[in-house]
Amino acid sequence: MSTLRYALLAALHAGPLTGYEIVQRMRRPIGYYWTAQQSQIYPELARMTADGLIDHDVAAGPGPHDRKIHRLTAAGRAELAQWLVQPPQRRPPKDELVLKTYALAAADREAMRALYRAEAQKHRRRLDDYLAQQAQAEAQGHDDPANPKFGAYATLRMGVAAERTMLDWCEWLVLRLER
Amino acid sequence: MSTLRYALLAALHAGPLTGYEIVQRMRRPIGYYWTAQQSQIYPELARMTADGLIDHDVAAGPGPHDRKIHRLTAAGRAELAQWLVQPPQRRPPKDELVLKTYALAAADREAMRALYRAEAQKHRRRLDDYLAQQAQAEAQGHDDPANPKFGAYATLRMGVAAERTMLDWCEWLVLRLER
DNA sequence: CCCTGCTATGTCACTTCTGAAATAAACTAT
DNA sequence: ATAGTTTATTTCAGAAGTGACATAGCAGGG
Repeated sequence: MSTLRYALLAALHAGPLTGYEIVQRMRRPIGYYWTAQQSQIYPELARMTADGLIDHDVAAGPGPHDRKIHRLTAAGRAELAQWLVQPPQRRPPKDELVLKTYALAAADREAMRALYRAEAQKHRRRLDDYLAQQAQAEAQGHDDPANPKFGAYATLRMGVAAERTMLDWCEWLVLRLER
Repeated sequence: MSTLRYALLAALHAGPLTGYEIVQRMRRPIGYYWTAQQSQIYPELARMTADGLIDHDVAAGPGPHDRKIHRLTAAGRAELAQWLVQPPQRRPPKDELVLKTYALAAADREAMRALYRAEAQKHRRRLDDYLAQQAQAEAQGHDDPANPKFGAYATLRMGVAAERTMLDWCEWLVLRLER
C-alpha cells in the first residue's frame, strides 16, 4: 500500500469528508507534512472504495458529478491503526535551498546573501502564521492529548519548530556571508 | 530543467567526479537534503552530456564499462550559477512520522508513545554523528565562508539543526503522551 | 447582466522516482 | 582457492506525482 493511501485514511480518521475537503486539508493541517494533488486523490479514493477501505454516501453536487461523502470502513480503520504504530520508512528530505547552499561557492556571494535574506523573511511570515494558529489551538484545549484534535495540534507544533529552525539557519547564513 | 539536473551540476561544482562518486555523495554530504538513485543519475548524466552541460574523460573501468570522469563545461557552470541565485521553488516537506501523528488518536496511545521513543533514539544517534562531522569540519576551517567547502559545512549545519528539532519534538510527544 | 471565484469531481499526458537486475574487474578476508 | 565486497556503468518495468483541462451549478460584486 502506498503512503498516499495511508494519508487518505489518516485524513478520514476523525470523520467523513468529500474528496474536495481532503484536497483542501492537504494544503494546511495535514499539508504541513504531506501533500497530494487532486489528480492523485480522486482516483485513489475510487481505488480505496473498490478495495473496501472506505465507502461513501452520495448527494447531489453543484457540478456535473455527484458529491461523495467518504468514510472509513472497519477494514480501513483497522488498516490505519496497524500502519500508525509501525516505524516510519525514512524518506530523505528534499530542499532546494539547502541543495543550492551546497554549491554556494559557484555563485555571487552578495546575490546568495540576498537570497537567504528573502528566504528568512518568508519563513518569518510563515512562522508568525503558524504561531497564531498554535495559540488559537491551545486556547481551544487542543494541546491536551485526550482532545481528538491533539494530533493536528502536534503536527502544527512541528511546523512551528521547523520554520524556526529554517529561519535561524537563514539568518546565520546572512550574518556569515557578510564581507 | 529538472531539479535533478541542478543537483548534478551542484555535485560537480567543486571538481570532476564519476557517476559512481556522485551516487556516493548523494548519500551523505548532498544527501542530507537531496537524493537520487543511480538509475536516475546515470541516464541524466548522459542527457546532460548530450546537451553540453558536462563532458568527461574516459578511463578503463573495473567492470564491463569504461569509467567516465565528468566535469562541468562553461555552459554547465553558467547554468548552475544562474539557478543558484533564483528563489527556490517550495516543495512541501513529506514526513511519514508527522503524517502518522495527525491521526494519532486512531491508534493505541502506549504503542504510539513507544514509536516516538524509538524515533527519538534514531534522531539522537544521527545528531551525534552529524555533530562529530561538524566538529571535524570546523577543525579544518570549513566554517569560513571563504573556504571552498563552506557550502557543504552549511548544509551539515542544517542537518544538525533539523535532527535536533525532530529529537526535541519526539521527546515532547513522549512526555505529553504519558498517562 | 456579466465576470470572477468557489464548490465539486473526473481525466490525460507527461515527468520523476523507485527497486531490481545484469555485467565484470579488482580487492579483502578466510 | 574461494567467497564476498567494492568499484563502476547500464537498463527496465512500474509506481508516484505534476500540471492542465473539462464540466457545471451557485453566490456575490460591479
